[in-house]
Amino acid sequence: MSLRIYNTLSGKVEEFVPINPPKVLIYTCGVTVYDDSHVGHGRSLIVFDVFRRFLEHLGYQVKFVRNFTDVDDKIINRAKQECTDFMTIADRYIARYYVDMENIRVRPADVEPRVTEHIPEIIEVIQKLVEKGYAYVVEGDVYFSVKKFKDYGKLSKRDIEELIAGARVEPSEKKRDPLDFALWKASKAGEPAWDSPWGKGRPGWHTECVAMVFKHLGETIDIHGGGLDLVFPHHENEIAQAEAITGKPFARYWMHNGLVTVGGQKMSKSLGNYVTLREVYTKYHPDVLRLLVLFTHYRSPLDFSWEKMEETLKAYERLKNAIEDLELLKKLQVVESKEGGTHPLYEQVKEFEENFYASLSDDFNTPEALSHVYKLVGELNKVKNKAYSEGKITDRELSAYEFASKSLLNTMKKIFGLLEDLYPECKVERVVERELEAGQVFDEKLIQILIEARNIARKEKVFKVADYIRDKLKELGIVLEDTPAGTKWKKREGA
RNA sequence: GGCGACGUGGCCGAGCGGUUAGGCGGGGGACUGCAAAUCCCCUUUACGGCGGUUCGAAUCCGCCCGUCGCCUCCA
Repeated sequence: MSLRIYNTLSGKVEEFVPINPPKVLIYTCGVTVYDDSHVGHGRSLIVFDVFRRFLEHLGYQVKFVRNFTDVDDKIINRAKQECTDFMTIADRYIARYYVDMENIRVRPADVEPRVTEHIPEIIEVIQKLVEKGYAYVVEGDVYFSVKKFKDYGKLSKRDIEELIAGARVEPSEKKRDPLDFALWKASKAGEPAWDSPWGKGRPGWHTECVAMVFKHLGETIDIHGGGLDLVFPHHENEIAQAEAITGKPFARYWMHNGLVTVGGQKMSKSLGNYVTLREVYTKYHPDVLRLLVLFTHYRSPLDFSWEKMEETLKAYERLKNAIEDLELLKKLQVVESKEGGTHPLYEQVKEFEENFYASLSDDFNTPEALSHVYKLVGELNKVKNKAYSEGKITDRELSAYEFASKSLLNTMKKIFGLLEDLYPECKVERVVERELEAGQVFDEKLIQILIEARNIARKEKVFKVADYIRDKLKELGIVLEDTPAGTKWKKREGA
Protein backbone atom coordinates (compact mmCIF):
# COMPACT_ATOMS: atom_id res chain seq x y z
CA MET A 1 0.00 0.00 0.00
CA SER A 2 1.36 3.37 -0.89
CA LEU A 3 1.79 6.24 1.48
CA ARG A 4 0.07 9.46 0.58
CA ILE A 5 0.86 12.75 2.25
CA TYR A 6 -0.15 16.34 1.84
CA ASN A 7 2.52 18.48 0.29
CA THR A 8 2.32 22.18 1.15
CA LEU A 9 4.23 22.93 -2.03
CA SER A 10 1.54 21.53 -4.32
CA GLY A 11 -1.35 22.02 -1.95
CA LYS A 12 -2.40 18.46 -2.61
CA VAL A 13 -2.22 15.00 -1.13
CA GLU A 14 0.42 13.16 -3.15
CA GLU A 15 1.85 9.71 -3.28
CA PHE A 16 5.09 9.59 -1.36
CA VAL A 17 7.98 8.47 -3.57
CA PRO A 18 11.43 8.76 -2.01
CA ILE A 19 14.32 9.93 -4.14
CA ASN A 20 16.52 7.04 -3.24
CA PRO A 21 14.55 4.23 -1.62
CA PRO A 22 14.72 2.68 0.84
CA LYS A 23 16.43 5.77 2.18
CA VAL A 24 14.30 8.70 3.33
CA LEU A 25 15.89 11.98 4.30
CA ILE A 26 13.94 14.19 6.67
CA TYR A 27 14.73 17.53 8.17
CA THR A 28 12.56 19.41 10.62
CA CYS A 29 13.14 22.78 12.20
CA GLY A 30 13.82 22.38 15.88
CA VAL A 31 13.50 24.86 18.69
CA THR A 32 15.26 28.08 19.58
CA VAL A 33 16.74 27.41 22.98
CA TYR A 34 15.95 30.48 25.02
CA ASP A 35 13.24 29.02 27.26
CA ASP A 36 11.36 25.80 28.06
CA SER A 37 9.42 24.13 25.27
CA HIS A 38 5.66 24.33 25.37
CA VAL A 39 2.81 22.17 24.12
CA GLY A 40 2.97 23.85 20.71
CA HIS A 41 6.53 22.67 20.23
CA GLY A 42 5.59 19.34 21.74
CA ARG A 43 2.91 18.72 19.17
CA SER A 44 5.29 19.24 16.28
CA LEU A 45 7.89 17.04 17.92
CA ILE A 46 5.42 14.26 18.65
CA VAL A 47 3.86 14.37 15.18
CA PHE A 48 7.18 13.96 13.43
CA ASP A 49 8.37 11.41 15.96
CA VAL A 50 5.39 9.20 15.21
CA PHE A 51 5.63 9.86 11.49
CA ARG A 52 9.25 8.78 11.57
CA ARG A 53 8.36 5.57 13.41
CA PHE A 54 5.71 4.88 10.80
CA LEU A 55 8.15 5.34 7.92
CA GLU A 56 10.52 2.93 9.63
CA HIS A 57 7.70 0.45 10.01
CA LEU A 58 7.10 0.71 6.26
CA GLY A 59 10.67 -0.42 5.78
CA TYR A 60 12.31 2.88 5.00
CA GLN A 61 15.76 3.71 6.30
CA VAL A 62 15.12 7.11 7.72
CA LYS A 63 17.80 9.67 8.33
CA PHE A 64 16.27 12.31 10.49
CA VAL A 65 17.87 15.67 11.27
CA ARG A 66 16.48 18.26 13.66
CA ASN A 67 18.45 21.36 14.57
CA PHE A 68 18.88 23.66 17.53
CA THR A 69 18.96 27.38 16.97
CA ASP A 70 21.43 28.27 19.67
CA VAL A 71 22.34 31.82 18.73
CA ASP A 72 19.71 34.47 18.11
CA ASP A 73 18.32 37.73 19.50
CA LYS A 74 16.12 36.10 22.09
CA ILE A 75 18.93 34.02 23.49
CA ILE A 76 21.21 37.03 23.58
CA ASN A 77 18.57 39.13 25.31
CA ARG A 78 17.97 36.48 27.89
CA ALA A 79 21.69 36.26 28.54
CA LYS A 80 21.83 40.02 29.06
CA GLN A 81 18.98 39.84 31.54
CA GLU A 82 20.76 37.15 33.49
CA CYS A 83 24.17 38.85 33.16
CA THR A 84 25.67 35.81 31.54
CA ASP A 85 26.75 34.74 28.07
CA PHE A 86 24.48 33.33 25.40
CA MET A 87 26.12 29.89 25.45
CA THR A 88 25.18 29.41 29.09
CA ILE A 89 21.56 30.04 28.19
CA ALA A 90 21.66 27.84 25.12
CA ASP A 91 23.33 24.96 26.94
CA ARG A 92 20.86 25.19 29.75
CA TYR A 93 17.80 25.01 27.55
CA ILE A 94 19.21 22.29 25.38
CA ALA A 95 19.72 20.22 28.50
CA ARG A 96 16.17 20.95 29.60
CA TYR A 97 14.88 20.15 26.14
CA TYR A 98 16.42 16.69 26.36
CA VAL A 99 14.72 16.12 29.68
CA ASP A 100 11.42 17.09 28.06
CA MET A 101 11.99 14.77 25.12
CA GLU A 102 12.88 11.87 27.34
CA ASN A 103 9.73 12.41 29.31
CA ILE A 104 7.37 12.71 26.37
CA ARG A 105 9.11 9.78 24.67
CA VAL A 106 10.26 11.67 21.60
CA ARG A 107 13.24 9.83 20.21
CA PRO A 108 16.36 11.83 19.46
CA ALA A 109 16.98 12.63 15.81
CA ASP A 110 19.88 10.93 14.06
CA VAL A 111 21.70 14.25 13.88
CA GLU A 112 20.90 17.23 16.09
CA PRO A 113 23.10 20.01 14.83
CA ARG A 114 23.68 23.34 16.55
CA VAL A 115 24.12 26.58 14.68
CA THR A 116 27.23 27.50 16.63
CA GLU A 117 28.87 24.31 15.41
CA HIS A 118 28.06 25.08 11.77
CA ILE A 119 29.33 28.60 11.30
CA PRO A 120 31.83 27.65 8.53
CA GLU A 121 29.11 25.81 6.61
CA ILE A 122 26.75 28.76 6.96
CA ILE A 123 29.42 31.17 5.75
CA GLU A 124 30.01 28.92 2.77
CA VAL A 125 26.34 29.04 1.79
CA ILE A 126 26.31 32.82 2.08
CA GLN A 127 29.49 33.11 0.07
CA LYS A 128 28.02 31.10 -2.76
CA LEU A 129 24.96 33.31 -2.77
CA VAL A 130 27.14 36.41 -2.97
CA GLU A 131 29.20 34.89 -5.78
CA LYS A 132 26.11 33.97 -7.74
CA GLY A 133 24.72 37.45 -7.35
CA TYR A 134 21.76 36.53 -5.16
CA ALA A 135 23.16 38.29 -2.13
CA TYR A 136 24.77 41.66 -1.50
CA VAL A 137 26.91 43.12 1.24
CA VAL A 138 26.16 46.38 3.06
CA GLU A 139 28.44 47.54 5.86
CA GLY A 140 29.22 44.08 7.15
CA ASP A 141 25.67 42.80 6.70
CA VAL A 142 24.73 40.39 3.94
CA TYR A 143 21.23 40.31 2.48
CA PHE A 144 19.45 38.00 0.11
CA SER A 145 17.90 39.76 -2.83
CA VAL A 146 14.45 38.28 -3.07
CA LYS A 147 13.68 39.80 -6.45
CA LYS A 148 16.52 37.83 -7.99
CA PHE A 149 14.86 34.51 -7.14
CA LYS A 150 12.00 34.14 -9.57
CA ASP A 151 10.21 31.32 -7.73
CA TYR A 152 9.93 33.28 -4.51
CA GLY A 153 6.53 32.69 -2.94
CA LYS A 154 5.86 29.28 -4.44
CA LEU A 155 5.57 27.52 -1.09
CA SER A 156 3.45 30.08 0.73
CA LYS A 157 1.50 30.92 -2.43
CA ARG A 158 2.37 34.55 -2.26
CA ASP A 159 2.78 36.94 -5.08
CA ILE A 160 6.01 38.84 -4.90
CA GLU A 161 4.40 42.06 -6.13
CA GLU A 162 1.78 41.90 -3.41
CA LEU A 163 4.42 41.30 -0.83
CA ILE A 164 6.29 44.35 -1.98
CA ALA A 165 3.14 46.45 -1.83
CA GLY A 166 2.34 45.30 1.68
CA ALA A 167 5.83 45.38 3.10
CA ARG A 168 6.68 47.74 5.87
CA VAL A 169 9.31 50.22 4.95
CA GLU A 170 11.65 50.82 7.80
CA PRO A 171 13.55 54.10 7.79
CA SER A 172 17.07 53.06 8.77
CA GLU A 173 17.05 50.02 6.58
CA LYS A 174 20.21 48.90 4.91
CA LYS A 175 18.29 46.56 2.66
CA ARG A 176 17.84 47.50 -0.96
CA ASP A 177 14.38 46.06 -0.91
CA PRO A 178 12.06 45.60 2.06
CA LEU A 179 11.53 41.93 1.19
CA ASP A 180 15.21 41.09 1.39
CA PHE A 181 16.28 39.16 4.43
CA ALA A 182 19.50 39.09 6.40
CA LEU A 183 21.93 36.23 5.87
CA TRP A 184 24.69 37.67 8.02
CA LYS A 185 24.52 40.41 10.61
CA ALA A 186 27.49 42.52 11.62
CA SER A 187 27.86 42.13 15.35
CA LYS A 188 27.20 44.86 17.85
CA ALA A 189 29.49 45.35 20.79
CA GLY A 190 29.23 42.62 23.39
CA GLU A 191 27.36 40.25 21.13
CA PRO A 192 28.58 36.86 19.96
CA ALA A 193 30.60 37.17 16.79
CA TRP A 194 32.49 35.03 14.35
CA ASP A 195 35.02 36.02 11.70
CA SER A 196 33.74 36.07 8.16
CA PRO A 197 34.70 37.51 4.79
CA TRP A 198 32.42 40.47 5.67
CA GLY A 199 33.86 41.10 9.10
CA LYS A 200 32.80 39.97 12.53
CA GLY A 201 29.19 38.98 12.82
CA ARG A 202 26.66 36.21 13.22
CA PRO A 203 24.29 34.35 10.93
CA GLY A 204 20.68 35.32 10.34
CA TRP A 205 18.06 32.73 11.06
CA HIS A 206 17.17 31.44 7.63
CA THR A 207 20.53 30.16 6.47
CA GLU A 208 21.26 27.62 9.19
CA CYS A 209 18.73 25.07 8.00
CA VAL A 210 20.05 25.23 4.47
CA ALA A 211 23.63 24.74 5.59
CA MET A 212 22.69 21.87 7.88
CA VAL A 213 20.62 20.11 5.26
CA PHE A 214 23.45 20.39 2.75
CA LYS A 215 25.96 19.07 5.22
CA HIS A 216 24.01 16.23 6.78
CA LEU A 217 21.52 15.21 4.10
CA GLY A 218 22.37 16.64 0.69
CA GLU A 219 21.09 19.10 -1.88
CA THR A 220 17.63 17.63 -2.24
CA ILE A 221 15.84 15.90 0.61
CA ASP A 222 12.65 13.91 0.71
CA ILE A 223 10.72 15.65 3.44
CA HIS A 224 11.09 18.98 5.14
CA GLY A 225 8.82 19.54 8.09
CA GLY A 226 7.88 22.03 10.74
CA GLY A 227 5.03 24.01 12.20
CA LEU A 228 2.61 25.78 9.90
CA ASP A 229 3.86 29.11 11.15
CA LEU A 230 7.23 28.47 9.55
CA VAL A 231 5.91 28.37 6.00
CA PHE A 232 6.44 32.07 5.61
CA PRO A 233 8.95 33.50 5.69
CA HIS A 234 11.30 30.84 7.06
CA HIS A 235 10.73 27.94 4.70
CA GLU A 236 10.15 30.22 1.74
CA ASN A 237 13.53 31.76 2.44
CA GLU A 238 15.18 28.39 2.79
CA ILE A 239 13.92 27.41 -0.63
CA ALA A 240 15.16 30.66 -2.13
CA GLN A 241 18.68 30.19 -0.78
CA ALA A 242 19.05 26.49 -1.45
CA GLU A 243 17.58 26.51 -4.93
CA ALA A 244 19.45 29.65 -5.90
CA ILE A 245 22.63 27.72 -5.21
CA THR A 246 21.82 24.26 -6.56
CA GLY A 247 19.14 24.94 -9.13
CA LYS A 248 17.47 21.80 -7.80
CA PRO A 249 14.40 21.32 -5.62
CA PHE A 250 15.36 21.67 -1.98
CA ALA A 251 12.75 19.27 -0.63
CA ARG A 252 10.25 17.10 -2.45
CA TYR A 253 7.60 17.16 0.23
CA TRP A 254 6.89 19.93 2.67
CA MET A 255 4.91 18.79 5.68
CA HIS A 256 3.49 21.26 8.15
CA ASN A 257 1.68 20.49 11.35
CA GLY A 258 -1.24 22.60 12.53
CA LEU A 259 -0.75 24.92 15.46
CA VAL A 260 -1.79 24.45 19.04
CA THR A 261 -4.30 26.98 20.27
CA VAL A 262 -5.71 27.90 23.66
CA GLY A 263 -9.28 29.07 23.57
CA GLY A 264 -8.91 29.40 19.81
CA GLN A 265 -5.80 31.56 19.96
CA LYS A 266 -2.39 30.38 18.90
CA MET A 267 -0.29 29.21 21.82
CA SER A 268 2.76 31.42 21.93
CA LYS A 269 5.32 33.02 24.13
CA SER A 270 4.25 36.49 23.15
CA LEU A 271 0.59 35.96 24.03
CA GLY A 272 1.62 34.31 27.28
CA ASN A 273 -1.03 31.62 26.87
CA TYR A 274 1.43 28.77 26.79
CA VAL A 275 1.68 25.64 28.91
CA THR A 276 5.12 24.08 29.15
CA LEU A 277 5.67 20.43 28.41
CA ARG A 278 7.09 20.06 31.85
CA GLU A 279 3.86 21.28 33.40
CA VAL A 280 1.95 18.70 31.42
CA TYR A 281 4.08 15.66 32.03
CA THR A 282 4.54 16.34 35.70
CA LYS A 283 0.76 16.35 36.08
CA TYR A 284 -0.14 13.56 33.70
CA HIS A 285 1.45 10.45 32.36
CA PRO A 286 3.27 11.56 29.18
CA ASP A 287 1.30 9.07 27.13
CA VAL A 288 -1.78 11.20 27.73
CA LEU A 289 -0.18 14.12 25.89
CA ARG A 290 0.90 11.87 23.04
CA LEU A 291 -2.60 10.48 22.77
CA LEU A 292 -4.08 13.97 22.87
CA VAL A 293 -1.89 14.98 19.93
CA LEU A 294 -2.71 11.83 17.99
CA PHE A 295 -6.46 12.27 18.46
CA THR A 296 -6.40 15.26 16.12
CA HIS A 297 -5.24 15.14 12.51
CA TYR A 298 -1.76 16.63 12.30
CA ARG A 299 -2.79 19.42 9.93
CA SER A 300 -5.76 20.63 11.94
CA PRO A 301 -5.50 23.15 14.71
CA LEU A 302 -5.48 21.58 18.15
CA ASP A 303 -7.06 23.44 21.02
CA PHE A 304 -5.32 22.60 24.26
CA SER A 305 -7.11 22.59 27.60
CA TRP A 306 -6.79 20.74 30.88
CA GLU A 307 -10.35 19.48 30.41
CA LYS A 308 -9.22 17.82 27.23
CA MET A 309 -6.28 16.30 29.05
CA GLU A 310 -8.72 14.85 31.54
CA GLU A 311 -10.90 13.42 28.75
CA THR A 312 -7.89 11.97 27.06
CA LEU A 313 -6.77 10.42 30.32
CA LYS A 314 -10.03 8.48 30.46
CA ALA A 315 -9.56 7.26 26.93
CA TYR A 316 -5.98 6.35 27.72
CA GLU A 317 -6.94 4.29 30.73
CA ARG A 318 -9.50 2.39 28.73
CA LEU A 319 -6.85 1.41 26.22
CA LYS A 320 -4.38 0.51 28.92
CA ASN A 321 -6.89 -1.51 30.95
CA ALA A 322 -7.87 -3.61 27.97
CA ILE A 323 -4.25 -4.57 27.42
CA GLU A 324 -3.00 -5.06 30.95
CA ASP A 325 -6.09 -6.93 32.18
CA LEU A 326 -4.73 -9.95 30.39
CA GLU A 327 -2.88 -10.55 33.63
CA LEU A 328 -6.15 -10.63 35.56
CA LEU A 329 -7.79 -12.98 33.12
CA LYS A 330 -4.90 -15.38 33.60
CA LYS A 331 -5.81 -15.61 37.27
CA LEU A 332 -9.32 -16.83 36.51
CA GLN A 333 -10.16 -20.48 36.36
CA VAL A 334 -9.17 -21.64 32.88
CA VAL A 335 -11.43 -24.26 31.39
CA GLU A 336 -11.10 -26.26 28.22
CA SER A 337 -13.02 -24.88 25.28
CA LYS A 338 -15.57 -27.04 23.57
CA GLU A 339 -15.59 -24.80 20.52
CA GLY A 340 -13.42 -25.51 17.57
CA GLY A 341 -11.87 -23.15 15.04
CA THR A 342 -10.01 -19.96 15.67
CA HIS A 343 -11.40 -17.30 17.96
CA PRO A 344 -12.85 -14.24 16.16
CA LEU A 345 -10.23 -12.05 17.84
CA TYR A 346 -7.56 -13.34 15.49
CA GLU A 347 -9.49 -12.10 12.49
CA GLN A 348 -10.27 -8.84 14.28
CA VAL A 349 -6.58 -8.24 14.93
CA LYS A 350 -5.84 -8.81 11.28
CA GLU A 351 -8.55 -6.37 10.26
CA PHE A 352 -7.34 -3.89 12.83
CA GLU A 353 -3.81 -3.93 11.51
CA GLU A 354 -4.91 -3.52 7.92
CA ASN A 355 -7.19 -0.62 8.77
CA PHE A 356 -4.75 0.97 11.15
CA TYR A 357 -1.94 1.15 8.62
CA ALA A 358 -4.31 2.11 5.83
CA SER A 359 -5.37 5.14 7.87
CA LEU A 360 -1.80 6.15 8.57
CA SER A 361 -1.00 5.76 4.89
CA ASP A 362 -3.78 8.16 4.03
CA ASP A 363 -2.12 11.45 4.87
CA PHE A 364 -1.11 10.16 8.28
CA ASN A 365 -4.64 10.05 9.60
CA THR A 366 -3.93 9.23 13.24
CA PRO A 367 -7.45 9.95 14.55
CA GLU A 368 -8.90 7.49 12.09
CA ALA A 369 -6.21 4.99 13.04
CA LEU A 370 -7.22 5.46 16.66
CA SER A 371 -10.83 4.72 15.82
CA HIS A 372 -9.65 1.28 14.73
CA VAL A 373 -7.68 0.92 17.94
CA TYR A 374 -10.80 1.53 19.98
CA LYS A 375 -12.84 -0.92 17.96
CA LEU A 376 -10.34 -3.61 18.88
CA VAL A 377 -10.39 -2.44 22.49
CA GLY A 378 -14.15 -2.95 22.46
CA GLU A 379 -13.76 -6.51 21.16
CA LEU A 380 -11.18 -7.27 23.81
CA ASN A 381 -13.46 -5.91 26.49
CA LYS A 382 -16.34 -8.06 25.33
CA VAL A 383 -14.25 -11.14 25.89
CA LYS A 384 -13.18 -9.79 29.26
CA ASN A 385 -16.77 -9.06 30.22
CA LYS A 386 -17.87 -12.57 29.34
CA ALA A 387 -15.07 -14.08 31.40
CA TYR A 388 -15.79 -11.87 34.40
CA SER A 389 -19.49 -12.54 34.36
CA GLU A 390 -18.90 -16.29 34.16
CA GLY A 391 -16.06 -16.22 36.63
CA LYS A 392 -13.94 -18.36 34.31
CA ILE A 393 -12.34 -18.24 30.90
CA THR A 394 -11.73 -20.87 28.25
CA ASP A 395 -8.22 -21.68 27.09
CA ARG A 396 -9.28 -20.66 23.60
CA GLU A 397 -10.43 -17.24 24.76
CA LEU A 398 -7.42 -16.67 26.94
CA SER A 399 -4.91 -17.40 24.22
CA ALA A 400 -6.86 -15.22 21.78
CA TYR A 401 -6.94 -12.42 24.32
CA GLU A 402 -3.25 -12.77 24.90
CA PHE A 403 -2.53 -12.68 21.19
CA ALA A 404 -4.77 -9.69 20.54
CA SER A 405 -3.68 -7.61 23.51
CA LYS A 406 0.00 -8.24 22.81
CA SER A 407 -0.42 -7.42 19.14
CA LEU A 408 -2.18 -4.20 19.97
CA LEU A 409 0.43 -3.31 22.56
CA ASN A 410 3.26 -3.90 20.13
CA THR A 411 1.66 -1.64 17.56
CA MET A 412 1.04 1.07 20.14
CA LYS A 413 4.62 0.93 21.36
CA LYS A 414 6.23 0.76 17.98
CA ILE A 415 4.23 3.36 16.09
CA PHE A 416 2.64 5.64 18.63
CA GLY A 417 5.27 5.30 21.33
CA LEU A 418 2.54 4.61 23.88
CA LEU A 419 2.41 2.20 26.81
CA GLU A 420 6.13 1.64 26.88
CA ASP A 421 5.83 0.89 30.60
CA LEU A 422 3.85 -2.29 29.97
CA TYR A 423 5.96 -5.42 29.62
CA PRO A 424 9.05 -3.22 29.22
CA GLU A 425 12.00 -4.56 27.31
CA CYS A 426 14.35 -2.38 29.22
CA LYS A 427 14.18 -0.36 32.38
CA VAL A 428 14.61 3.31 31.64
CA GLU A 429 15.64 5.78 34.30
CA ARG A 430 14.01 9.10 33.54
CA VAL A 431 15.43 12.33 34.81
CA VAL A 432 12.12 13.82 35.83
CA GLU A 433 9.37 11.81 37.38
CA ARG A 434 5.86 12.99 37.78
CA GLU A 435 4.88 15.10 40.75
CA LEU A 436 2.29 12.51 41.37
CA GLU A 437 4.95 9.95 42.00
CA ALA A 438 7.33 12.23 43.82
CA GLY A 439 5.34 12.02 47.05
CA GLN A 440 4.52 8.38 46.62
CA VAL A 441 6.99 6.52 48.71
CA PHE A 442 5.20 3.25 48.75
CA ASP A 443 6.16 -0.31 48.56
CA GLU A 444 4.32 -2.78 46.40
CA LYS A 445 4.53 -5.41 49.11
CA LEU A 446 2.90 -3.09 51.61
CA ILE A 447 0.10 -2.35 49.19
CA GLN A 448 -0.38 -6.05 48.73
CA ILE A 449 -0.65 -6.53 52.49
CA LEU A 450 -3.23 -3.77 52.73
CA ILE A 451 -5.21 -5.35 49.91
CA GLU A 452 -5.15 -8.71 51.66
CA ALA A 453 -6.23 -7.15 54.94
CA ARG A 454 -9.04 -5.40 53.11
CA ASN A 455 -10.15 -8.62 51.49
CA ILE A 456 -10.31 -10.31 54.87
CA ALA A 457 -12.48 -7.44 56.07
CA ARG A 458 -14.70 -7.85 53.02
CA LYS A 459 -15.06 -11.53 53.64
CA GLU A 460 -16.12 -10.78 57.20
CA LYS A 461 -18.41 -8.06 55.85
CA VAL A 462 -16.64 -5.34 57.80
CA PHE A 463 -17.14 -2.94 54.94
CA LYS A 464 -16.31 0.15 56.94
CA VAL A 465 -12.74 -1.04 57.23
CA ALA A 466 -12.58 -2.22 53.63
CA ASP A 467 -13.84 1.11 52.33
CA TYR A 468 -11.54 3.03 54.64
CA ILE A 469 -8.51 1.28 53.17
CA ARG A 470 -9.71 1.86 49.63
CA ASP A 471 -10.46 5.55 50.25
CA LYS A 472 -7.16 6.23 51.95
CA LEU A 473 -5.18 4.52 49.23
CA LYS A 474 -7.07 6.54 46.66
CA GLU A 475 -5.93 9.71 48.40
CA LEU A 476 -2.40 8.50 47.82
CA GLY A 477 -3.12 8.03 44.13
CA ILE A 478 -3.62 4.29 44.28
CA VAL A 479 -6.86 2.98 42.86
CA LEU A 480 -8.29 -0.39 43.86
CA GLU A 481 -10.69 -2.39 41.72
CA ASP A 482 -12.28 -5.65 42.82
CA THR A 483 -12.67 -8.12 39.99
CA PRO A 484 -13.63 -11.79 39.82
CA ALA A 485 -9.92 -12.42 39.34
CA GLY A 486 -8.95 -10.64 42.51
CA THR A 487 -8.22 -7.06 43.48
CA LYS A 488 -6.33 -4.94 40.96
CA TRP A 489 -4.40 -1.88 42.01
CA LYS A 490 -3.01 0.87 39.82
CA LYS A 491 -1.59 4.34 40.06
CA ARG A 492 -3.64 7.24 38.85
CA GLU A 493 -2.09 8.61 35.67
CA GLY A 494 -3.25 12.19 36.00
CA ALA A 495 -3.44 15.08 38.40
C1' G B 1 -6.46 44.98 3.20
C1' G B 2 -3.89 40.45 0.71
C1' C B 3 -3.18 35.05 0.95
C1' G B 4 -4.75 30.42 3.23
C1' A B 5 -7.68 27.25 6.27
C1' C B 6 -11.88 26.01 8.98
C1' G B 7 -17.35 25.95 10.80
C1' U B 8 -19.96 18.14 12.01
C1' G B 9 -24.58 15.36 17.22
C1' G B 10 -24.05 17.89 24.78
C1' C B 11 -18.43 18.51 24.06
C1' C B 12 -13.94 16.85 21.34
C1' G B 13 -13.03 15.00 16.57
C1' A B 14 -12.55 11.76 11.63
C1' G B 15 -15.07 11.50 7.07
C1' C B 16 -15.19 15.03 1.90
C1' G B 17 -20.72 12.44 -3.63
C1' G B 18 -24.72 7.12 -1.92
C1' U B 19 -23.07 2.30 2.94
C1' U B 20 -20.14 2.20 11.00
C1' A B 21 -15.97 6.87 12.49
C1' G B 22 -13.87 7.02 17.25
C1' G B 23 -13.27 9.41 22.09
C1' C B 24 -15.44 12.04 26.33
C1' G B 25 -20.02 13.13 28.79
C1' G B 26 -25.49 12.12 30.06
C1' G B 27 -29.78 8.43 31.00
C1' G B 28 -31.29 3.23 31.84
C1' G B 29 -29.93 -1.94 32.63
C1' A B 30 -26.37 -6.30 33.76
C1' C B 31 -22.37 -7.43 37.21
C1' U B 32 -20.71 -5.78 42.44
C1' G B 33 -21.50 -5.64 49.71
C1' C B 34 -20.62 -0.72 47.74
C1' A B 35 -17.41 1.39 44.30
C1' A B 36 -14.39 0.89 40.08
C1' A B 37 -13.69 -1.69 35.62
C1' U B 38 -16.46 -3.98 31.68
C1' C B 39 -20.71 -5.20 28.62
C1' C B 40 -25.85 -4.11 26.57
C1' C B 41 -29.65 -0.33 25.35
C1' C B 42 -30.92 4.94 24.80
C1' U B 43 -28.94 10.23 23.90
C1' U B 44 -31.73 7.74 15.95
C1' U B 45 -33.63 14.70 10.57
C1' A B 46 -25.10 15.83 13.36
C1' C B 47 -23.09 18.23 9.45
C1' G B 48 -23.02 27.58 9.87
C1' G B 49 -26.97 30.15 6.47
C1' C B 50 -29.16 30.72 1.56
C1' G B 51 -29.12 29.22 -3.40
C1' G B 52 -27.20 25.86 -7.33
C1' U B 53 -25.11 21.15 -9.78
C1' U B 54 -26.71 15.83 -9.28
C1' C B 55 -31.12 10.31 -9.47
C1' G B 56 -28.62 11.45 -4.76
C1' A B 57 -24.39 16.43 -1.01
C1' A B 58 -21.85 17.12 5.48
C1' U B 59 -19.03 15.90 1.00
C1' C B 60 -18.91 19.64 -5.62
C1' C B 61 -20.04 25.18 -7.15
C1' G B 62 -21.62 30.38 -5.81
C1' C B 63 -22.88 34.05 -2.33
C1' C B 64 -23.38 35.40 2.81
C1' C B 65 -22.28 34.99 8.14
C1' G B 66 -18.68 33.50 11.79
C1' U B 67 -13.77 31.72 13.62
C1' C B 68 -8.61 31.14 13.12
C1' G B 69 -3.63 31.29 10.91
C1' C B 70 0.17 33.79 7.88
C1' C B 71 1.62 38.66 5.91
C1' U B 72 7.12 40.81 12.17
C1' C B 73 10.01 36.53 15.98
C1' C B 74 7.62 31.78 16.38
C1' A B 75 6.83 24.48 16.24
